[in-house]
Formats: sequence, structure tokens, C-alpha cells
Amino acid sequence: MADDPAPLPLPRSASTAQQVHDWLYSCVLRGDLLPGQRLSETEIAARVGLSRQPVREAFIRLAENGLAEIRPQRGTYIGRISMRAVLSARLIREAVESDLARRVAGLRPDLSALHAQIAAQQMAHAAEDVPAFIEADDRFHAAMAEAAGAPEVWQDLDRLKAQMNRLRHLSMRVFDRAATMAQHRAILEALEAGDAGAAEAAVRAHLRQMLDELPQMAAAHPAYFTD
Amino acid sequence: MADDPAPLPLPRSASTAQQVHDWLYSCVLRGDLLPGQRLSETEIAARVGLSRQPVREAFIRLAENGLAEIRPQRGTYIGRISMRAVLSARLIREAVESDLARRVAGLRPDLSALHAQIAAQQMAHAAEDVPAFIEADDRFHAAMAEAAGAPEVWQDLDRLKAQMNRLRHLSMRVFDRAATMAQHRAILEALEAGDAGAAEAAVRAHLRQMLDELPQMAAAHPAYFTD
DNA sequence: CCGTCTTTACTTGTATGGAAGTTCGCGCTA
DNA sequence: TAGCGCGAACTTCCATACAAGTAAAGACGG
Repeated sequence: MADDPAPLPLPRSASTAQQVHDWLYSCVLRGDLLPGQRLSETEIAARVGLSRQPVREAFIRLAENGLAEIRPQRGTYIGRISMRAVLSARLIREAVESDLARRVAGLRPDLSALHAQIAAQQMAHAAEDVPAFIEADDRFHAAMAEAAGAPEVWQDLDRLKAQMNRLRHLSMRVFDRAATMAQHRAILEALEAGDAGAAEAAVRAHLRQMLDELPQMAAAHPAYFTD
Repeated sequence: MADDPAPLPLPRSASTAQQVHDWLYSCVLRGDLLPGQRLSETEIAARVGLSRQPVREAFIRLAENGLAEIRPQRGTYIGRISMRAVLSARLIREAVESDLARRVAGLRPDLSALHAQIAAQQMAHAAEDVPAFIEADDRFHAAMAEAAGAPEVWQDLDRLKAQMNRLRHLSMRVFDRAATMAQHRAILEALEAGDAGAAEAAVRAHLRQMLDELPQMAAAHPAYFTD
């Protein structure tokens, strides 16, 4: 009944539609495309030298990932940052990652990867490289998931994280990056000490920082948000 | 910079491509389309009386939701149930819903909606109506999220839940539905008593049941699973 | 001067044809 | 008979044309 299994799940070269999607995706997350901005199939198609069809399919993927809104016969727009979605994603991350932190504290695994990401973040901070700083931040949390023996969990959180990352690219130029790093160090200290309670508290405190940032950013850029 | 906000976010009649997607989506979750089964653009298009294009776009959405796998120039197949994805989704649900249960126990809100879903599940169980049973199960958990003051969290969990629901439609004909209902009653009892610790324990125990079901189903239908 | 209707220029949605690539099977060759 | 090669039939992918719908600008009537 079921057909043959895939022998090579690695696509050697993605389709052009996939490439267009990946490009737009990173543009949205980095803030090169701003919330509410209009996207035109024909314009993007001309810009990348393709027909409308692959661009259109890229839009569909974007919309399915919650990054764009297709209004039939009217236009496609970069989705505004839903405050409800951000708060929901934040709540989920807090619940999941605090659970993961407890596991890591109990397992006492090798934590050199987390040290490495903190070092990388330190360098990005010194160089004022905001994208690299955010990437190192993500890798720190991914390393924690891996240390907990559940690396695939971080993949599932990626989608939810997308909305949060958009917010961070707006706020990271304003907010205190040193405080973020201090929180990471506090988490790592608790993990190395094997103190599950302290690790959970540190993770929850770290992720609750966004509860302060969100209303400030929403007030500063009301056109970028909904809800 | 940002354009006008959407006045009517409610699409009165979705595009046909969207309808095709919704149809296929429910077919996959209900098990009418089995993991590994081949999908053909031309065949589906002929079956619904449309051209290949809207069907193709429905496939893209399915793939983006993790329910189908498009292998370029080779074919599109219903995705197999990834054991890693199921375990990851289960872990996330346990972490999030145990947190929500603690909140509900502290808030002491109106819990009549949960009672109603248990009653509905009892009726579905008596009528041997498996889909209705599963739907009532989902509504119970959704009602708990709403009682915790975070209904949007359940929406985010829907995507992850999709993989789990596919598994349940396979296993619900085999496994003990009475045990599931007893677990729901235990959760509700703890919530009504306002006992956060007991509520969390009951939720975790309920969601850990899948750890038993998954290997059994994977052994019974190895062709439907990967990892 | 203001309101209303019509036209026109856009948008996305769908249909169709062909291009690129994969798979399977038949026939040839050793 | 076993192995190789080629071709036919299939797949998804992309390009193009057309259809349906929206919105805004302008003409017209009051």
C-alpha cells in the first residue's frame, strides 16, 4: 500500500519557488520587509526574473507560515506582528524551555556548546552586529534543547519563534543586550550547578523579559502591530 | 508606510484552492488518505473538476503543514508519521498544558465547558463514534486553555497536534477509550479542587499515555511511520 | 460644490501548454 | 540468462494567457 521510502531526503538544489520563499522569509525576519508593506506578484517576479507562478507559490508558503496575508483580488501584504501570537509563543517557550532546563540540570551533560554560544554572543555584542547577536541567542537555546536530548523540539518552536524574532530585530537596537547576556550566564550557571529549580527560574525570568519589550515596541510602532 | 488595515478579515468564500486544501487536510487527519500514499495533481484535479494549478497550491500548503512531501519531478506523497515529530509535539503539549492546568487551578474559573465536553465524549463513546470522540477530546483541551485565559495557545498547538491526531485515528479503534475519559475526569476533579500540583500531575499522566501507544502503533503499521 | 455612477487600471485566481527531470520497462547485446 | 541502454510515459515545475474581482480616479448630473 505505502510506496517506497525516500532514499535521498536531501534536496540538492531547491526549486526556484523555494528559493524565492527563503529569500522573502529572511527579509521579513530581518525587518527588510516591514509589517503591512505591500507585496506584488508581478513586481517581485520582474525583480527576480521569473514568472508570477513561482512567486505566487512563495507567497502562499509565507502566508501559511503566518508572515504574509493574502487578500483575494486585493493584494498581498506582509503580516503585522500579532501581539496575541507573540504572547502565545512566549508562553509556550517559557513552558517548554523551563521543562527542558530541568532535564538538563538533572542529566548533567556536556555544556561546552552553550559556553561557545555565549562567547559568540559576546563577540557579536562587541562588534554591534545585531543579526549575529540574535543568531547566537537562538543557538544558545537550541544547544540547550540538544543538551536535554530533544533537539527536534527546537525545530517545532522555530515557527512560533519567527514572530518573536521579528519583534527582536526591531527592539534589539533599543534594548539592553548586556542584560540578555547576563540572563544567559545565569541559566548556564544553574545548569552547571545541576540546580533544576534555579535553572527553571532563570529561564522563566529570561523569557519574561519580552513582556516588557512588547508593549514598548507596540507603542513606538503601532502600525506594525495588531490586536 | 504601512497600508490600511483589513476591514473584514473574514473571507466570505475561500478560494477553490483553499477548499481543496481543507478537504485534503481533513482526509489526511481522518485517515482517509494513508501515510505514504501517492497524490497526483492531475488525478485530484480531474476528481474535483479543476485545473492542476489550484490543486498544486493545495499540495504546497499541505507540505508546509507537514502533511505531505513533494519530491520534485517525482511525485507528491502523503507524509509518513514522523515518530520524532510526534514525540516532540507530545513533549511540548505536556509542558504547555501542565502549565495551563496550574493556572486554571489558581484562577478557579467557570469550568462548565469542560463538563460539557466530558458529557459529549461520553455520548460519542457510547455511540462508538470515534471521530466525534476525538473531537470532544480536543475541545476539552481547548476549553482548558480558554479557562486559563490563553485560548490562542491552543491554536498554536493545532499544527503540532495534527501529527498526533493522525496517530490517534489509527489507535483509537484499538486503545481503551474509557481510560482516556477517566483521565479527563481526574484532571477536571483536580481543577475544581484548585489543586495545582494534582492538576499538573493528572495532565502529565494523561499526555504520557501516548508514549505507550506510539511504539505499539509503529510496530503494527511500520509502513506508516518514519524515524 | 457635492454626490454618484462609470470607466480604467490594477490585483489575485484559474486554465493550459510546454520544459525539465525521473522512473519503469522493453529490447538489445554479450 | 544476466546486464546494459534507450525510449516512452509519467511526474512536478515554470511560463503565459485569460477570467474575475477590487479600488481608485474621473466624468456627469444635481
